[in-house]
Amino acid sequence: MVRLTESERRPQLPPPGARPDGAKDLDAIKLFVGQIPRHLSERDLAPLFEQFGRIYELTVLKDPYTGLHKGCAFLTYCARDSAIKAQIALHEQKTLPGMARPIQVKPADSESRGGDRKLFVGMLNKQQSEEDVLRLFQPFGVIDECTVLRGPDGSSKGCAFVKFSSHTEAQAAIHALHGSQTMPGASSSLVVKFADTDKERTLRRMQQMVGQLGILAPSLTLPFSPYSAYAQALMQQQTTVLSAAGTYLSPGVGFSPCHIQQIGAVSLNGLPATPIAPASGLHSPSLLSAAAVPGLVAPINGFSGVVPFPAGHPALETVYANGLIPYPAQSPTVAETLHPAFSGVQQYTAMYPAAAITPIAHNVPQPPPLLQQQQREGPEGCNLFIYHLPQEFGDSELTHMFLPFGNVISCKVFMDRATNQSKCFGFVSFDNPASAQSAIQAMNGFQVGMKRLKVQLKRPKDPGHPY
DNA sequence: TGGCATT
Repeated sequence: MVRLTESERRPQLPPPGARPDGAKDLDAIKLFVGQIPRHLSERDLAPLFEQFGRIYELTVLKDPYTGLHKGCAFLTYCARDSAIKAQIALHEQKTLPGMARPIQVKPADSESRGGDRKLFVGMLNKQQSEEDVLRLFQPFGVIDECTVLRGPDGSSKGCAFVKFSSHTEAQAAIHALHGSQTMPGASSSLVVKFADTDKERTLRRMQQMVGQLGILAPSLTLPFSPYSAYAQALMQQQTTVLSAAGTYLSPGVGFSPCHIQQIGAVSLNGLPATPIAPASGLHSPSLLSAAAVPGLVAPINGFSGVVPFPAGHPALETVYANGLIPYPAQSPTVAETLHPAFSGVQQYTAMYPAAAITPIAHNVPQPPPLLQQQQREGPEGCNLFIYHLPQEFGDSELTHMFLPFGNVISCKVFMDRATNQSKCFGFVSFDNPASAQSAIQAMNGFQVGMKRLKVQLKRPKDPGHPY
């Protein structure tokens, strides 16, 4: 048996939750061992490595089809420290019998980002070939491999892998090229970064699968959450309040679900919702950050399809210009007796038609956060282009603003990659043209701050070149 | 006036 040195001993007082004996360190290093004679099995190799610590796993690599020994192995010690010692003591330090080159003992490729030399290149022009990419990267070192990713039809996906002979060269290329230029026809500047590790790739695939299951479009999948039950009770209550106050909405439009949710927030925590200063308009950071909570989509759902504010409503236009409350017929006394924050709520919702639901998020348990929404194009006539968004608007705010019109399947504020600032336009996709049309009707010309939203159907990607 | 992609 191999005697353990001091450093391999377990700590005398392991921290709570420490690994049980025989398991490996959480930060254990998987080693690649090369230049092994092909007749040596795991059993034969173990003694050589055990002198540096207890082995957790040792696997000789074999060809999956022929089962032939490939002359190398993966080795994981229980202790990270053992791996480091083994590497120092053995790597290139001795040559096993019958081998022409010294043994290799180093972290496996899958282990460290630091050893990476393969780059992912995005935002390429789809016409750019491997040769073009090579030309771009050659100045930074020796390129071992260059592949443009292509779809089944052979067309470029606009991205590529470039493998340099060293990490340093790859790093230099990132430094010099990332964001350095925008290829003709590309929507954003060049992306140059280290390619995903196997683990990252697996994770991404899992996320994509989840996305395709429709879990990311909960606005129609959770129609009877506790939130909507609660909101429905409030709706009845609110109907009374609105009648008493005098509605400012045009007949037939109904009332905004936002108000109901708002008042729900008041009732839940016993505190008034925070009114915003008249001049602050859409630039209140607290509102914006609060609206970014992703779980908010669920409660709105029972109300989708309700038009919050008719475009061009004269009362509203007055409000947005001067910051006043938009319903001259209202009796503040009535509203504030029933709900102390009511007037503030009205103003808030006027500026944030859909995002106004936000405060409830702080008062009720949250559904689990949603994974990042994937960008999907809706059917013909369902995709909107929205211009003149406030600078502070992100995907979340845009989503909330358009949720009342239907099932939002995708929402994106376009960002400048270099500055990470919004370009003040974005896209919203619905799952049906009627929702898109009602959103245009209600939101085109909708005034936010000093600007009016431009809401129209997105231009078709390409009118088509038949020949 | 996107679709931002990972062999």
